[in-house]
Amino acid sequence: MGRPPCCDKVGIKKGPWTPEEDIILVSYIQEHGPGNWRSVPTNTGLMRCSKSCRLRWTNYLRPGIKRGNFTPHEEGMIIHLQALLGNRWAAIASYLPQRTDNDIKNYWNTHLKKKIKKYQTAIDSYVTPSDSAATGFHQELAMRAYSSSTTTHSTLPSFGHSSSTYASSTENISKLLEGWMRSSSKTTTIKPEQQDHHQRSIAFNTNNEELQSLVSIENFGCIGWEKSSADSEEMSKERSERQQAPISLLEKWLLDEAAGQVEGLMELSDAVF
DNA sequence: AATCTCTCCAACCGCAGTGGT
DNA sequence: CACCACTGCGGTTGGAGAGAT
Repeated sequence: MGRPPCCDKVGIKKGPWTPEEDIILVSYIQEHGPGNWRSVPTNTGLMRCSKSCRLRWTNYLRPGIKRGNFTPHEEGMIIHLQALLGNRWAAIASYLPQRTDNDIKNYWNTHLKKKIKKYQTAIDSYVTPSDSAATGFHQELAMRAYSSSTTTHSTLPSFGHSSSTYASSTENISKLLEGWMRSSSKTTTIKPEQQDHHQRSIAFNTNNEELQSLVSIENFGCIGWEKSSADSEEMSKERSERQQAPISLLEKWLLDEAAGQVEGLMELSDAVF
């Protein structure tokens, strides 16, 4: 890789995006559609590299993105899928179409990794080596994470998002602007992460309905095959095939093998945290 | 009140993969 | 086949804010 990074060019701005830049980017994409990122800075006058524009769009401005407040259901899915797939965030994100890979990755690194670590510590202190069931799960998680990180890509879906949904970009932008206005007026409320944590604690402590939904076919096998920007014919075909046969062998395995394990993990996480 | 430390997340970086010529 | 341009992905970092001292 001999050539210099695109963002090293003189005049290329770095750092947080301003609402004004967001509006420019969103209006441009509404008009021309996502893609051809190379031409975006040139045509919009944004002092950002193409890569930065693409990332800003896919991780923040894209319609249909849900931010913050991971539900216990989503949390369980992430734990589950990470154990299965390893750190393949894009693949994991394809099962949570409202979340971006970056968001999931951040959430894993900042919240879930710690929980898993605590859980493992708890297992180590509570469980003797002869307790084959729990120890087996522990080892299985680690083994799967390891093996998946060393294997090639599986047949998981990887869709972009629909170009027909640009209209809701304005919602995103208005939310964004609202947030920006709020943050500048410095009102004091519960932090989103605190609220999230609080809500999760309540959810964990009340019932296991979310866990049941986690392992149900409706909520796991067939969720949102919607994340499609380029949405090529092949992808559409693949998607329609999946809609006809929503559960792949991999997913079946996931459900059969790990449903009980995730439930166990979530129960333990309730006990530990 | 001031300073330090920690946490979180948006954004960046580098590499890999893919398609076009 | 080789090269180049472009995109996608995962790891990492830096700054802002919150909490602790």
